Amino acid sequence: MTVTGSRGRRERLRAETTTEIKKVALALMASGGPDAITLRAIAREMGMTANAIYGYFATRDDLVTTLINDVYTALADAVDAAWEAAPAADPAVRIEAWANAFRTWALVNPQGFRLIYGDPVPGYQAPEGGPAPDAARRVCTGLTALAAAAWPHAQHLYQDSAFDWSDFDPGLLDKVRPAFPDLPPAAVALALRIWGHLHGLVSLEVYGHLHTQTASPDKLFHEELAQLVQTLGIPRRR
Amino acid sequence: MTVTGSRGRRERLRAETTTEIKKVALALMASGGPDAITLRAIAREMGMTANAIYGYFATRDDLVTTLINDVYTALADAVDAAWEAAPAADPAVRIEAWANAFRTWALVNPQGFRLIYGDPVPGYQAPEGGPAPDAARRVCTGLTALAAAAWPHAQHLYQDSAFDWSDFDPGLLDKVRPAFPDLPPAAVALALRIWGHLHGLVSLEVYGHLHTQTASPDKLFHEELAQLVQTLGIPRRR
DNA sequence: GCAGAAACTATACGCCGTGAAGTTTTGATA
DNA sequence: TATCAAAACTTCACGGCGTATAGTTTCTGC
Repeated sequence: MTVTGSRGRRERLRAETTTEIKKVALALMASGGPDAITLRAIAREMGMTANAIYGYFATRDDLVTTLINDVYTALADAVDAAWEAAPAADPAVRIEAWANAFRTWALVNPQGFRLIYGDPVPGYQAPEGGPAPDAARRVCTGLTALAAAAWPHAQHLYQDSAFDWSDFDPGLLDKVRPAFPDLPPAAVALALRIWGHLHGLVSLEVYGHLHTQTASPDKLFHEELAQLVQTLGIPRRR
Repeated sequence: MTVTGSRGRRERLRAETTTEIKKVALALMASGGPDAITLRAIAREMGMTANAIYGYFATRDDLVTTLINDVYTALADAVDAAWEAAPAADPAVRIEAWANAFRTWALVNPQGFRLIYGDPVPGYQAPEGGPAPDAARRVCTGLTALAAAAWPHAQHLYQDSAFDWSDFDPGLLDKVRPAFPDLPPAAVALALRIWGHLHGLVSLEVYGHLHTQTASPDKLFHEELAQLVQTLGIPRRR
């Protein structure tokens, strides 16, 4: 056993190579879109043979799944951080912080957004349960926190909601219900609806469909947010 | 000149072959997703060589652009028809008809939805101005009709809208302003926001992201619609 | 020092879009 | 009706892709 430990050395090199593969793949994606993630291009960039990558990832889809996980986690980190940084006492500001962080992340990482939410790569087949179930649930849980913050003001809008706990994924509820014990199913539905609102505007923008119709997607998003807060009945401070 | 006209014959055969290429391409897409649209597969299906297709479409991207146009037009036809079929006197019903037609079309033609709104095909590069500007504008115009129907009830929500005619694409306004002369810019913004709401929920559903969280996307969409109509202040009949 | 494992390369197969060149089919004209 | 150019189509080729198989190098633990 040397100082670093000889068995540790191999593992360290292995981990470094794995990291480099992912780093190069993300760089290729950033410059050429998810389509540019090819084993041969990664290998070329690293001075290796394409087949060498098979020592680290069983298939290209495995690599892509890992990338989706990493990128989705980064998105979840970004929105969580924005949420935490905003004052808990002001739901309106907090919700806007979350939403703006979501959109900003998407505009800064458009290719990452496509990787997560679009068709990631030519023939990619997502594994069962989705490629990044944990990160997806983190985002959903964050959205539920939005809904929970709004719920005291908004609940009157959902008197006749037909939702039931059985309508939702148990894995999501395992995270959500302990965190917000008093929240009814309708609030989780509200969270998903808000997700839809934000995802729709952002994805139209990222995919260039909005830009064809308006030069001011910014205004649109901010007006959406203002209306959302207003519709939810959240009082504006000051 | 024969009965059919000899010059007409060549053109007719040509048109038929063109149609068949598109038909086969759409069939491949329906069964295997947009990725399955390959010149070689189409040719194989038609008993031709891949290169023969170059006599009809300059490149694969040209073919894809044409397909997007066709499919987007079919979507526009579907929502327009639903709108026209619903009673003009009842804005709530009409808006729900439009939205349900949009979602239903997407669920029946998920691959078409991906073709239009996602990354259509591996290396596809959309032409300038988008692949199907006319169909896109038809959908937007339809959305503006929704907003126009709601506007008498909803305008009080948009007192402090910062939108201006210059925020929108002139091509869109050319269609919209003559049709709805009294509509302010804020109403067009509302149309785009509604687009975002619907597109978000539908695309999350089509891409399988919703299904991971809820087993009842139907309920979610219908609740969204009910809330939308309510938020817009549209009176419910009966 | 050496066996064995781990990391990597070489070669090959079948997919893809597409360019260049050659062949067949077809329809108008002399 | 024979002819000839244009249109329709095929053949061959190139480089790119994922990946399977087999072979080679390099490192580690005894």
